Amino acid sequence: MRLTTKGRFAVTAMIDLGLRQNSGPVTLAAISQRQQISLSYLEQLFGKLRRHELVESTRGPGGGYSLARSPAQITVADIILSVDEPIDATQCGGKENCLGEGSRCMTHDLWASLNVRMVEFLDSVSLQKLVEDQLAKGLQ
Amino acid sequence: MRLTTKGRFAVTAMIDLGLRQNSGPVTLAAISQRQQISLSYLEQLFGKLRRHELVESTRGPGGGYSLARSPAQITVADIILSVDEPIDATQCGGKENCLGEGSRCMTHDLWASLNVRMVEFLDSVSLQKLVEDQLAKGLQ
DNA sequence: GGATACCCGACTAATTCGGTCGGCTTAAGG
DNA sequence: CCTTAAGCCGACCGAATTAGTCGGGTATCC
Repeated sequence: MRLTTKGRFAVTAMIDLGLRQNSGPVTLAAISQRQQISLSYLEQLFGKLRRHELVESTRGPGGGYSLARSPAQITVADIILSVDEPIDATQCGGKENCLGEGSRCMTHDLWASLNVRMVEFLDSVSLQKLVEDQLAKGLQ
Repeated sequence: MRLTTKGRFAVTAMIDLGLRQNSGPVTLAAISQRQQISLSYLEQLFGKLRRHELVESTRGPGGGYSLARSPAQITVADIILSVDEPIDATQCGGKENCLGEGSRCMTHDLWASLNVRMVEFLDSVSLQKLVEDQLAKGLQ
């Protein structure tokens, strides 16, 4: 799992969406203005989020995006995995037996297990919690 | 905190070092061969690790690198923070009151706290543990 | 003094990031 | 039906980062 600003922009936009989901679809233009993210970049990100079924789109006037499921069931890991490219830090490109004789290279299991723990952690933070935190601070 | 292959290469190299620390300094050339990381790239990474005082160098024949302290007192967070560039995902470049009126932009506190939790997690994994895991697997 | 190994800066190709642009398709509303 | 608001899509772009190369240093051992 890679961690860059790209995933963070996506999380920021999803929080913005979560804060306004009760009042119908939210346009990317509005998110763009509030969060200072370029509209075209948002389009790219939401294309991925939609294909990963985290959001749903409504076309035409009055349209926009809404969450595809309850914010309690969307996690930071879901969002980041949707938009960030995966990385491969093994020597071998993920092939088995990359060092021959039935054993895998050192980094193989190491990164697999670190990855699991990272995802577990980011999976423990729901969009709902982030939205509630923002509401508690009075920032929108 | 950014998470890319760069940090992973550094962790891999540090494990290699940890596995061999009892038999004197380890040369980058040896790590390069075993872990399939280019020598020049390792030099860059170890330059940073040395400046962050995670490793010590011995010049001349028979020289190489050794850990600057016990592997139990070196964490994955130490290593990654040494080599990876920091990222700033706020709208404002970290300035206070970026939205005026005494309040900070939405992403400010969000990423600060997520960062803290990420670092806490990576700080809970010591080099010693990773080295022991590798020894247990019989891979070196 | 030669060999070994760290040290350092400049340079480079490939990739990703963040964004622009132009054009399209869908759908609401007059 | 036509305009307009919105999502959709692909091509393209500059900047930054990654990963690596190269060419030289400098310290130290034998």
